[in-house]
Amino acid sequence: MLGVVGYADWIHPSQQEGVTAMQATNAAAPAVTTRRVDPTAACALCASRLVGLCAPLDAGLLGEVAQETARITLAPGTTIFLQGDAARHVISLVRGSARLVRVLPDGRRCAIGFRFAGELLGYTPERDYPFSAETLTDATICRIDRRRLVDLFRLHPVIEGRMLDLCARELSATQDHLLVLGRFSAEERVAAFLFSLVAAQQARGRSATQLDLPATRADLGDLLGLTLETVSRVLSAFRRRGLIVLHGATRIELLKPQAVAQLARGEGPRAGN
Amino acid sequence: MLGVVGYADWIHPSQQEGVTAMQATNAAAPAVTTRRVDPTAACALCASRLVGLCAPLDAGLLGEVAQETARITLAPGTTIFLQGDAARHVISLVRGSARLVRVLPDGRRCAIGFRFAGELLGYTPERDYPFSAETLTDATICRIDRRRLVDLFRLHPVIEGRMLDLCARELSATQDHLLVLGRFSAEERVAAFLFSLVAAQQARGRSATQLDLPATRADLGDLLGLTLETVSRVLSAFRRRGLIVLHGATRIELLKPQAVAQLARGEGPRAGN
DNA sequence: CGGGCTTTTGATATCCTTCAACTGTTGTGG
DNA sequence: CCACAACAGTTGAAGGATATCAAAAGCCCG
Repeated sequence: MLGVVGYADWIHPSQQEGVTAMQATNAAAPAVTTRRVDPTAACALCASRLVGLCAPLDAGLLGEVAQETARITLAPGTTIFLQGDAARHVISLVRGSARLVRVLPDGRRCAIGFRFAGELLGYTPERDYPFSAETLTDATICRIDRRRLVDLFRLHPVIEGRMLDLCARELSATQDHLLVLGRFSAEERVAAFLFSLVAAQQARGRSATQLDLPATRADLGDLLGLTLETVSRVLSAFRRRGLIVLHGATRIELLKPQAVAQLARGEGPRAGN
Repeated sequence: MLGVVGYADWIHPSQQEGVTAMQATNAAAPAVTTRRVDPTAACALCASRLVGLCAPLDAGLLGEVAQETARITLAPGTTIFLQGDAARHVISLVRGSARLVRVLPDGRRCAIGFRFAGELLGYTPERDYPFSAETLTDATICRIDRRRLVDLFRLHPVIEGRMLDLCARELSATQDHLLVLGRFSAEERVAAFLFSLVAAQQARGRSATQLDLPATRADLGDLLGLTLETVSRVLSAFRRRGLIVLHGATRIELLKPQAVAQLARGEGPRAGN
């Protein structure tokens, strides 16, 4: 009954062009979308050595890892993998953005988080993926067979150490999100999201006041535990208060980033009580 | 302004007997509460080899790890470490239960989660602990210096692999909690908590219908993003509907565990819409 | 037995959701 | 090039779920 309308493009990947390649077995991967990466190129698992899995690797190891990977380009709104599917691959988002979503039996959706260029998705010790991953924009992903990655862990513990590091950081970010969903008001939640976008931009050396929302109001609602109407109302309120300017629906300019940051940290006016 | 009354016993550890030992440097740990563990004993980092860090270790490694650890007994309501403290130790909960809490500047509290015997807390790649940890019951913890643990990782990659496994599972559990806070009604949240207690009990081979709440209504509220009054009201409603029986305030008997489980999975009556 | 907590329950307030209508945008085909 | 359809966003009104405030009852421990 809830927000499922309009998501017809998020149906199972087997019905979508381009993703069928992903679901194919490793052995028979079609040449169209999947190809071996040139080992002399930069690590295919990483868009940026800063945030990726292979930051601590030297050139030799990079080449070795690159040989194990396959690069795939995906259209916006494509399912990368589906909640409940066998977790055969670990994916690195080389370009573009994606989101991780859990769906309840009655259609309620909850976005675990958004992922941006350079980040990793789909690593799990369980048999199946515990959530679905969908591209938000045009995206290039790089995938490696999970068993091969585990083999690499044995050969090069430094990669496993790096994975532990990424996992622990993601855990910390998820705990932050827990606080947002557990104790923040609608305004604080939206501010926290905008603030996290700023942080993601800054980590990639891009503008921190011009934000391109990667998602619809409904997507933001799923991420923040709100309805799309509430997200819209909050953004309007921010605009009226002069905190932001909306250029179209997706481009947001922060006029008072500090005020937003303050709200995002839960230090808003209500703290003055 | 919110729920800080009554938590006077959770002040900074430097003022508390027994915890001062924890905060002392490794070199000068007092003999009273801290002692070297007999290397021939079972791994001190683990209460149960099933859930602990050392499950994959053979006897020789176990002894080696045990030499690096110190065991400490704590009273209920003791701060194990404080949000913002330097993350010097990784802690294994050998006996008892604890909770992890984040506090906002204005006093709002959010519990990240509860931890039970055999679970690990305080591992972070950051410099400081991102949350506080407090014992809920009488507890025995086992701690290891973080740098020594990292050294152990180098020597025995299998331990690092185990840590990655634990971290990934905790991440998954935290994502589950995200769904609870983002999209569950008050009744579903309480049911989800009861259900998680059942799971924790079963994992330790104990009764799955007699639950001992490890916390006050306020604590549960912090964990579930509710107020203590709402928690109380929901439990009363469950009692009136015959789902549970309350023996005193902390002992709960599940009369219809399946109904609770159904609510906890978000498959409650509301799904029938 | 008394004091301090915790819990329960009630009344009221508030924030957010729900439902609904309307507007704006984008892409497509005539 | 425009009309139209489909979808995203905005805004309003009403309702509901949970918070807040308040008071009483239960429980533990000295």
